[in-house]
Amino acid sequence: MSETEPINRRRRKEARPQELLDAALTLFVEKGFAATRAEEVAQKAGVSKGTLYLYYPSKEELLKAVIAHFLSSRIAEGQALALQHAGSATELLRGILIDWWGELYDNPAAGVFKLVITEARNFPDIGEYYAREVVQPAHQLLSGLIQRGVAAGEFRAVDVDSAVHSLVFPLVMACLHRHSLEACPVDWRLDGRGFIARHVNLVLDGLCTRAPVACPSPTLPEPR
Amino acid sequence: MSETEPINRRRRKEARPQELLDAALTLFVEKGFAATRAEEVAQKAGVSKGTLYLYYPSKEELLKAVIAHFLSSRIAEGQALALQHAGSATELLRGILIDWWGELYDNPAAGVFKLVITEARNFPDIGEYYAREVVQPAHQLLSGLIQRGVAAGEFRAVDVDSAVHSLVFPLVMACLHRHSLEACPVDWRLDGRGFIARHVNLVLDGLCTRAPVACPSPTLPEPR
Amino acid sequence: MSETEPINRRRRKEARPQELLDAALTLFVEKGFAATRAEEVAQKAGVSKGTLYLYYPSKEELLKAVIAHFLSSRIAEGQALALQHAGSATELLRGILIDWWGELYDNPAAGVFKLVITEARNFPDIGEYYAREVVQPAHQLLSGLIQRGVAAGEFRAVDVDSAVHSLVFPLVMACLHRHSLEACPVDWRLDGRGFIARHVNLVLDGLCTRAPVACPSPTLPEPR
Amino acid sequence: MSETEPINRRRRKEARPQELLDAALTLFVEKGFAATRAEEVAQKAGVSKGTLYLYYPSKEELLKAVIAHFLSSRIAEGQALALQHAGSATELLRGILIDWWGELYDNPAAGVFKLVITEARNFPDIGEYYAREVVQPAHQLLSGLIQRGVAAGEFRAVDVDSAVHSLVFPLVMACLHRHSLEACPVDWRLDGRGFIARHVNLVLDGLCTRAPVACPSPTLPEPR
DNA sequence: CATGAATGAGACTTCATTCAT
DNA sequence: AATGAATGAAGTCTCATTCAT
Repeated sequence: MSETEPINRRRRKEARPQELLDAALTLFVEKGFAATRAEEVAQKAGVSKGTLYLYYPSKEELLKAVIAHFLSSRIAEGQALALQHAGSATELLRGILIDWWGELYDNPAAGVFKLVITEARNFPDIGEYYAREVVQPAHQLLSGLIQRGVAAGEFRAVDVDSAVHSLVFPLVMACLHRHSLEACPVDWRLDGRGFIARHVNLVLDGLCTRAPVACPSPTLPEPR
Repeated sequence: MSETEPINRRRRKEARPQELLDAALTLFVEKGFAATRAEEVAQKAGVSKGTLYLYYPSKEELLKAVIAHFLSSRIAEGQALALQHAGSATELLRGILIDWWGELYDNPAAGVFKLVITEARNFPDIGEYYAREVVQPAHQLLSGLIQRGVAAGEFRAVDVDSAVHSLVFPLVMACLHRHSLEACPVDWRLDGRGFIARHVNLVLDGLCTRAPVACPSPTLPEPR
Repeated sequence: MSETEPINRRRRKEARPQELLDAALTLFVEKGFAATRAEEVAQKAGVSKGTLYLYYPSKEELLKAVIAHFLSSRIAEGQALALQHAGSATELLRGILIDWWGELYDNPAAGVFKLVITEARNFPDIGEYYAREVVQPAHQLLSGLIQRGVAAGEFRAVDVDSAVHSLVFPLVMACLHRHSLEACPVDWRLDGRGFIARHVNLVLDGLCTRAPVACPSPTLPEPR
Repeated sequence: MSETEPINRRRRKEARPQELLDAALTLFVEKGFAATRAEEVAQKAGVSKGTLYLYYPSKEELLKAVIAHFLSSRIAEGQALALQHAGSATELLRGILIDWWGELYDNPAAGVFKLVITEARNFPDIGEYYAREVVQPAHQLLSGLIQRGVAAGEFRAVDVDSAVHSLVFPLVMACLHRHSLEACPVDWRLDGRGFIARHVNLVLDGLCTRAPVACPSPTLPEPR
């Protein structure tokens, strides 16, 4: 009996949450949470208003689910990527940052940053989740690598926390821009992935103990 | 009538627009534009709902006025500061960025960045204004200085646009953070002005042709 | 197929309408018709939402079925009871009222009074049915008995209709209370069956031609 | 300044709560709380939907206000009436019950009984308020009078609580009927005030120690 | 027969905006 | 100029009912 259950309907049912999350992410990032109507999300996901509420009990819970889903799925990838890289601290950092952020930049999931920044004050749960599950682990990973580089004599003895922010903030900003100004009819564009690579290299140069002559940027792996 | 009009009332009347803009900035940054009620703005400015509409014809116009006001007042200062600084390209950049952004970081006006990023897609006017009046002039100023530094042999021949973003994006992010995550009960804090100085120095080190030994950070002007 | 059909299932199938009516009665009385969801009724009856609509075409029809079912099943009993009682008009009235109402008071069916009173104006069918099938026959029965008592000299020449109401209204009220106030956390309780007996006796005393000394309440059948 | 405030608008503002309560009482009694739309209440009161919410924060609060208002205004009158009556316990009871209930019966406020009975289980606050503010004081007043009558030898030694209910329940039922069945196109009518008087007299006869001959109903004050 | 996913009309409530005072 | 009562469009959410399986 149970195996004869409606296969079509069941498949749709299982796909619904993902479809709704995708639609919600896009719209929340595009228009903001408050300015997005629940019905728009439903429509974009190809269902009716009522169906949305079958899966998420309120618009606010949908927002939380969007953030949790898209952040957590990315964190996992990031951790995995960090493990498979090898080499000096410099090369590890370069690899992880350019690969992971480069990929994220082109992914709709990059929009969550805008959402988190916008809604963290309205929904403290979100800020807390983001700080605990994203900021803290990522910061630990990167500051660990920098410290390792300092210990190995690759890097100067800089303020580690600041260095992490110098590395990461522009990457977040690139994602924010992609989903804000760049969507406007503005004659100003950002070559995101190119910028990511150049930025990481520039900051790593700044951290480097040796004169840049010794590690000249032309020999560095050029972005894409 | 007019000669008996109390001086206090007239003064208040003249101050109204500024008070309304201040209140609106704070609330729009805090809760987002859509989630802020017109009456809240009026209340925070100490007037009634009706009075708000005496000065601004709609909530959207108020938003535009907030953005135009707080951005334009800052741009003027920035330009002036740029002129009064002197020295090498490196020192000019260091001075302008650390002074101007350091001050902005502590000012409520820093919140406009959050507003622009959030609302640019909903109100294209805003994105256009920001790109034209803020991004473009600022980018021109900074890229000019970097090009001058490259020409003078102070800097390596880097991608100038990328370098500008590497310098500026983290400063914007610091402002965004101040008005988003940092307002949450999160155990994670950012020493904003300290970070700004350290970041500028780090990136300038990366741009520098000489080995950092020659321009060791201990001798650099330490933030505050 | 059909010969393998489990006896349990068929039995359940046949019992469905009754189970649905029971569930509906309870919930409609408890929360009101409008505030009860169709799914709640189904759940309480142990079936799915869809099944409810297999038996009753709409929530309103379910309401009508509830009222018709629980009223009609009681009326039949009442008529039967009236026939099997014997004695003077006084004793007939006493017996019928105390026995029939006493039993009804303890039965969930007593809740229909609340339903009828609440919903009669929304669904005139209900009021009409109740007036025709319940009020009118019952009134006729009781007023007949009182008239007989008056003719026999047992009762004074009172207004017969009023006397019927004086006898019956408190019994209805007792049922209403049981399903409204008494379900609240209120420190005030009603000994329903005791009250019913005492009330009937008190009113019959009032109807009586003889001084109550001659028919002193101590010798009357005490409730419970 | 303050005395020049809009007199018309203020007057309307002050009258609004009462107008809304009147409209709400009528509709809640007529259709039930759940089946009445907030907009209907507003319309009946001659205002818009939004205005209703200016005075009552939710439909539920409006319900509570309706019940509290119409009950409390009646209780005060009842207490006052009780004090100004004089005479034997019998005459006091007769006077209070016939006068107060007779008046209430013809007043829209009588509808609250229906509301309380219907909604007490959904909103326990209501049941509690009613039990505390209405049932308890009224019961105390009446049982005190009956006890006084028993002590004076006017009444037989009956169960006082039951006697109170026998007296009062039919009066409540009359009010319930007026707002339920009687509003239906049913050929059955109740002469409310007449019934109230006859009922009170009948029950007082039942309580009386003397033969009804001594207090024959023809000499009793006839209703109306 | 039975299920429960899906629908969409409709209810409550909010809030930008207007306007009489 | 200033107020704040009033409005009604619009948004969130519920739930009676349908229908594919």
